Amino acid sequence: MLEIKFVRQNLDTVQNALEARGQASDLDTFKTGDDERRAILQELEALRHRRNVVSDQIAEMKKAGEDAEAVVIQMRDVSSKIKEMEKTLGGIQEKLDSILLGLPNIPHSSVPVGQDESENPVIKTVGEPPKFTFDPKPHWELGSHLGILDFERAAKIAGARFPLYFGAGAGLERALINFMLDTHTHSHGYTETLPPFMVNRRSMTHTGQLPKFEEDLFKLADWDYYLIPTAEVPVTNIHQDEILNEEQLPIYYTAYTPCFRSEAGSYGKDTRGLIRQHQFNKVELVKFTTPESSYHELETLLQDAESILAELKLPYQVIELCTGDLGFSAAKTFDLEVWMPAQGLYREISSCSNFENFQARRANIRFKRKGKKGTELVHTLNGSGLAVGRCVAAILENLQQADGSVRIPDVLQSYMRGMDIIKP
RNA sequence: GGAAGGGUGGCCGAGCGGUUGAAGGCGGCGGCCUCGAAAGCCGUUGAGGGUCUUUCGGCUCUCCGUGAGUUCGAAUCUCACCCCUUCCGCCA
Repeated sequence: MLEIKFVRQNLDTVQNALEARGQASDLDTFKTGDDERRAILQELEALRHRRNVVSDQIAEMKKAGEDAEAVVIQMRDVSSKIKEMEKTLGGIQEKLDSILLGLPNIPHSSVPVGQDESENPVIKTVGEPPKFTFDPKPHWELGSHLGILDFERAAKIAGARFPLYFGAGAGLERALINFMLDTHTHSHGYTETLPPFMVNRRSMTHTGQLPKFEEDLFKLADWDYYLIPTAEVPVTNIHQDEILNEEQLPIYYTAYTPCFRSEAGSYGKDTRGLIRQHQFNKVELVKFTTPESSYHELETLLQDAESILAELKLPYQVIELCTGDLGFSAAKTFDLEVWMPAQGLYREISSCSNFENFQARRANIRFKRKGKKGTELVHTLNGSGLAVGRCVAAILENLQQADGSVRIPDVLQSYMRGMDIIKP
């Protein structure tokens, strides 16, 4: 959420940001509502002040044994007037809140302006796409040939867009999760967490999934619980409503969780394979930092995510999201894209963002500087480190052999009891 | 699911319907003491909003789990909900 004061004082900036994101906006409604709110608030506060003063007088009079009846009767009117105005104010406040909750973050000034993903600049490319002496197969063909992936049976159990792994496939998924968690905790200084996989509406609102993107989520019937679409949600909310000490920052958390996404509006897209599923595994990285260090922390977060691909020796590229492709809550985002030989293109496997104080304001996560009065909002960041299912897909496709077998990356072999190749 | 108890400031913990934004303690900060530190002593120390001011800051409103209600006045009374603890039941 943007600060109401900031929006009031920077209507043009907000307007421009919305346009850069390709979003329609109605800031006039905000402006009139905001003016109205403050006018009513001032009047209301004057009345409340009067009530406070007179109530004290009544107490004095009663203590002195005087008759306060006349004043009490007078205050009855004031009180009902206050109640009335509070109701009006509540209505306006609600309207303003819903406008503010619907405004996306302001892109950082360094973010390239662009319409959509076609204008995302490539920052760098790492590794060489493998050369094959045969036609590389897509991972779903390899997976079913090897007997480690079975989408047909998954569909019987649940439906379309669910995975079912067997044997070395399940083992590979688990090996990746452990490898990622070990790397981030031992080499990059993250604390491992294992959070709830369902969260309440408040937490979803804090990180920006709600109220605008409800249709992307799975909600439990008759419960105020949503399945998490990413560990970002529960992990960022660990510190909601807390005031941290400056010395505690930065805080680094990593978490393995399954992720659940409705994928509404993606009918017909990536219908085959592990790329777009209702349920997938992910190891997430989350940081809480001071405002002055958050962009440096974004760089190192990106490196931490990259290191996984580098160690797996998978070819990838780093792109930066342009204004038109930037997520709702993010101020700046880098994506990692891994090479997928069968499709001949790079696919997103990680997204690393700085949310600045956008989520912190919603979640009320603040910190106190030593020797300074007052509090400030922290900056939150997160990134995939990495999406596990897509990683399996990339390994299958990049390390496939002519006979349909798949080599296991060196760093994963110890996680798979020395297995170095998956054969049918 | 049944029964009981409880949710108060960074933390612990008092709190009669009317100078209680909240005693006391811990912690933090400043000072005295000391060569320095510890101990001890003294002082200070919540958050958010509105408004005024060039700054320091002033004035004011709100906040004692959440939301309604009673009242001139609510941390204190009523109701609903949420959460926590303990016991019983059920269960991985």
